[in-house]
Amino acid sequence: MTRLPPENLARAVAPDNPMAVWRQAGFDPHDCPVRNILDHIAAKWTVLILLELHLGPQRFNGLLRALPDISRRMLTQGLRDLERDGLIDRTVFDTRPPAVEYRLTPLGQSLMGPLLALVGWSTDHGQVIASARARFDSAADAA
Amino acid sequence: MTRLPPENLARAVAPDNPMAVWRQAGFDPHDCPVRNILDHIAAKWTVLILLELHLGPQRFNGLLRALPDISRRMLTQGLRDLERDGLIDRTVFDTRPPAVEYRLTPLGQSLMGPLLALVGWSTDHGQVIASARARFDSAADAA
DNA sequence: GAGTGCAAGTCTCAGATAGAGACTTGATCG
DNA sequence: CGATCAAGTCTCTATCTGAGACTTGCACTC
Repeated sequence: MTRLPPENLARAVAPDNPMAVWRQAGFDPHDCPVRNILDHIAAKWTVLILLELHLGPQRFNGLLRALPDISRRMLTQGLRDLERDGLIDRTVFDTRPPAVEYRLTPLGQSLMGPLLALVGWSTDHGQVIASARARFDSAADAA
Repeated sequence: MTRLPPENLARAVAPDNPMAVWRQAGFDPHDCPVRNILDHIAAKWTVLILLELHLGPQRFNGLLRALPDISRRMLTQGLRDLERDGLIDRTVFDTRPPAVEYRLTPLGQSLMGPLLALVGWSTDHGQVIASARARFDSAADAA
């Protein structure tokens, strides 16, 4: 609780902020590029799938074993989404029983740079965030 | 459908891949750092909230106007999550009626680098992804 | 002093989504 | 004949999301 009135919340003109650019460009909220693309990339399981495939090509059951608490249904769906977006390739081998291999496409590879940077940030700041959470939760309990 | 049997799916030893590091460190799937932290950062609305706050401090109803199709409920929840993680600050001014201002903390600021890189990647490759999707969907229709 | 407005939420309910795990398919093994 | 394996699909329930009505406390108008 502060007494300063919140006058003049000046919006910075941040030339590197996509939000500012989109707004100038007309910004149709139903075609928001972040939501359209990042919603897939950053969905619950896709980051893990991409990290695992970054280690090398992998098969369906291999991914299932590598990502211990993903369900088959969610793995299938995540793989389909990534394939649809052109980030991974799906190859069927006609062995018996058939095997299916997933691997990153060049487009998928090109995503790994930014994605690993973000994952790196989150592991770098994991402790700080954990203690922020603990502080917030104990303040909430006190209230 | 290919005829090469998928033998020896050698897992690359990628020293920069967090997955490999975690696995060596014991990797408790229920304490997965990516999911714990990225699930919040990369949740449906938080990226948009962070981008908007990167333009400058903003109040509740201001965010509601800025992010046209977010609901009050989801905005409240997203802001709470970000506050709990220490990425944004919430300040109440005792004007009448009271005003509440949200702004990035230094920790939140430090996230913007990697996050903007990822958003940049997604806008850079938006066209490629859109056409990959169109190709995938028309192939599915054909089948 | 009754009515209206405002900021920043909370509440409720319906519909969408995620997860657990049983089932499918076709060929090969005991 | 029955079991097994890979790569899914199907079903059913539990959880989550979104729309939007409602709340609270004060100030301002009539």
